[in-house]
Amino acid sequence: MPELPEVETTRRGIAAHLTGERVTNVTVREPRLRWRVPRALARELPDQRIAAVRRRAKYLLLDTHAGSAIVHLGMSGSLRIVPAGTAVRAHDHVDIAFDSGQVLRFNDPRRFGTLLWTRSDPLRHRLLVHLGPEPLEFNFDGAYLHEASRGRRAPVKSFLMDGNVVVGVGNIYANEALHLAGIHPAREAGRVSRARYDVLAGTVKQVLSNAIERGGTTLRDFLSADGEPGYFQLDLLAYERKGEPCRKCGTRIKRLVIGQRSSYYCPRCQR
DNA sequence: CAACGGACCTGCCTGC
DNA sequence: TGCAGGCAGGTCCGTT
Repeated sequence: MPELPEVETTRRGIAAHLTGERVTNVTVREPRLRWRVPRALARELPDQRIAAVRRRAKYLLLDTHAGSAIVHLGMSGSLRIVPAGTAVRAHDHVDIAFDSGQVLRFNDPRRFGTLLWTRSDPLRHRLLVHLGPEPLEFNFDGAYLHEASRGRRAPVKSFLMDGNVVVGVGNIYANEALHLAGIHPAREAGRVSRARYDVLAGTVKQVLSNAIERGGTTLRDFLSADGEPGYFQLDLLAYERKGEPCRKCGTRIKRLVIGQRSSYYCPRCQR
């Protein structure tokens, strides 16, 4: 469910409530997430203060003096800030309570999400250490994409969604960025020119920045930590628009499966 | 190495 | 109404 803009929206929402607050209690109702929630989390997080809430790729990092909680929302996860005593609903797997009287509540119907605890630098954790650059940082550009794609025969859309190449670009925003760049999603990554990668790097930044500004994309169920929906779905040009007219040329948007993921594109604008 | 398919889960929607 | 099948915003892992 959440891609970079939804995770960043969540980060901003929880950081405002949690930074500097002290954890009083951790309740794990269902530890069976993507990986089992370690017992050390409930043992070592209480009494710690949240020094910072960071994001790396689609991971959220809750830093304390003793260690960091590593959170990933998977396909269906969400974090909400609720007052202590708020009724527990289905799939409310973990609560982290604070002395402010607020609770950070992790809900995840599909349980593809992650909640881990590390005493050392979370950026060196095995799940994070191999990640590619952040798409909104200056070191992500057309030159980088062009260089990284040489010899790659996979579709450019799969290449763009590969977290070792660049992080945070999921299915919605890969479709949107390729549409804006006029690149066919099935084109071989190694056969896209430097000039077109310059354009693509720009459209990736553009689409992610705009989506963050709009508070993310709410298609089915995404809500921010404060319970607000996003609005970027109003700006979608390709994603889930099969059969609808391209907003630029009027040609019907097509759907194609690439790497087991739905891909939407305009057969006229994208080559 | 790069590429691919399967795996992990629940919920919602469509069509018979 | 029930049930099967397909689909969903992610990504790791084992096999080619």
